[in-house]
Amino acid sequence: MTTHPLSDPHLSAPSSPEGAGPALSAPAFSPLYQQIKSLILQGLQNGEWKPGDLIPSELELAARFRVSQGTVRKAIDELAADNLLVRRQGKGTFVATHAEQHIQYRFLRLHPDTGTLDSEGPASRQILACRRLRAPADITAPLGLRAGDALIQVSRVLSFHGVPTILEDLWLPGGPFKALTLDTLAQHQGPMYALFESQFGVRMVRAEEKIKAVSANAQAAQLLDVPEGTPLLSVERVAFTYNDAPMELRRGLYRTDRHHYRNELS
Amino acid sequence: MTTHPLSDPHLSAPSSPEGAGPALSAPAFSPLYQQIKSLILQGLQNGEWKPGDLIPSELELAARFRVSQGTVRKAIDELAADNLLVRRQGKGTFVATHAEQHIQYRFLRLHPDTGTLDSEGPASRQILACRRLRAPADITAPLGLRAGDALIQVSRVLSFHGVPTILEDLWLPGGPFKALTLDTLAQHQGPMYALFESQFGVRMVRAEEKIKAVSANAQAAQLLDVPEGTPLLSVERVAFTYNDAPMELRRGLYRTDRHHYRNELS
DNA sequence: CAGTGGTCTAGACCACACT
DNA sequence: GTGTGGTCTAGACCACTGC
Repeated sequence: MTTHPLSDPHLSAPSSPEGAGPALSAPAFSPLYQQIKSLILQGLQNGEWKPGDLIPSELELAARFRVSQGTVRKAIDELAADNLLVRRQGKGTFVATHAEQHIQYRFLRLHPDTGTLDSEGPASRQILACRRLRAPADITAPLGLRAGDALIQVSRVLSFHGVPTILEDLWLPGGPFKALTLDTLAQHQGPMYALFESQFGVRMVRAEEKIKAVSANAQAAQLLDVPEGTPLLSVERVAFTYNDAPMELRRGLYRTDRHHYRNELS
Repeated sequence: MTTHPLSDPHLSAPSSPEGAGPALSAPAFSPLYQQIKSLILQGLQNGEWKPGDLIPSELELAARFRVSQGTVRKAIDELAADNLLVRRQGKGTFVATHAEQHIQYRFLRLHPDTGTLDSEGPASRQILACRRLRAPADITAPLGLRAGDALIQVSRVLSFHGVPTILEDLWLPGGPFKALTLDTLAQHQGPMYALFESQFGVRMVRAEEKIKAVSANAQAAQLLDVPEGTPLLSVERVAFTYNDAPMELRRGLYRTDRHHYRNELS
């Protein structure tokens, strides 16, 4: 019961219309646990709890927000279902992170055709370029920017077993990633999204991918060591951070002669 | 409190070791709500409740199983999260179905590049073949069958706006689908999985897809009206029914000149 | 041992749909 | 109004982790 790092909740009881009540035509009924969820989300966004951190226990949060443990529990349940938090019985609840997350590449759906896991060793990465630029609308629009806004573009090749398999370009908004350099990328080990968390305070939460089949052009063919015209998967990804704000556009070409893109439907 | 359609639960309290207790090295602690979940699943599998049916209310199930409403609730929550049940406030809980599920094709991830929805009208379907055969291991193995077991193969083309876009073959186990004929398929409207539910009592619950980029061979090129060698998405799907039993193998070739395969990552 | 998340209960009340 | 799922509470106890 110390001072609140989070601002005073001002929780509105479900059925107690306040002075500044809901608008006329909008019922806008919001369950308590949703409000708690938003408050916890604020703590994640404003950096009170960073990736990997232990957040307060359910009872602590219940006391802070003046609600029952069960209500906090339901809020955390949903955040954990969205992979924003990770519960560990007996230890506590932690902020999810792309680092130390035994799955090396959480957003990479490419799997080897044979062999149980992607334990074909960590991929070897080769950074081809890292440059600042002002890009046309087809790049900036998906990032919620205007044509001509400052961007950083990274090009790289991922190889498995020495076989170049993924060629991708990615674009990042110039503001948050101003300090990103080729050296930073080259020296870093592990998932790129872990670097974004630790060095730039940007946590990627979810992503959308659009997949097509295309033919390798001359440049792609050379970099992926396949004949020109070889069919490749074209994977365009937009990755989002906390408030559904797009923070990365990625365009990849995947060889699928020894790998496949795996998806679960339900 | 009438006779139980479901067999007597014999629920084991969490911490009451029974005569035939868990194996020595396996704690095998199973929460009550998981046991309830299994019992409800049994009702779904053995056809007590069919797709589209209203299942008993939470309070009824709580009385039947001699547990609290909250425990039934958590069981149903998980089944709803898996898309096996659908909750509708004020009305009840229903068995999910591929029919009347406003999303026309629940497992189809191909979307038009332009246009908000797949409301480019329902696809027109053309059945090319429906034949009985005994297939080699590469077909039977994914279905959990042995080489030479009886299968039914269906070939078809889906067109959007009159443009042939999907060419697919699918294989079904000969047993459950013995009565499937070309006429049945041709006369049926709506998703094929809805037909499987209503006519064969088989409900597809989830699926796994493996995606590659390939070149159109002569036959595919002709049927999809593209030049030979055009890059196509190869989508191999295994669909599962209730007990994670594979019940369908599907191999599709998707044109991606005006469509893309969409995926959400989190 | 204490602290954490996980389960289960019993009861109250709310929001929604139908009649 | 009645019945359904949905929310919230308070309290008890269990399982897991680490001191």
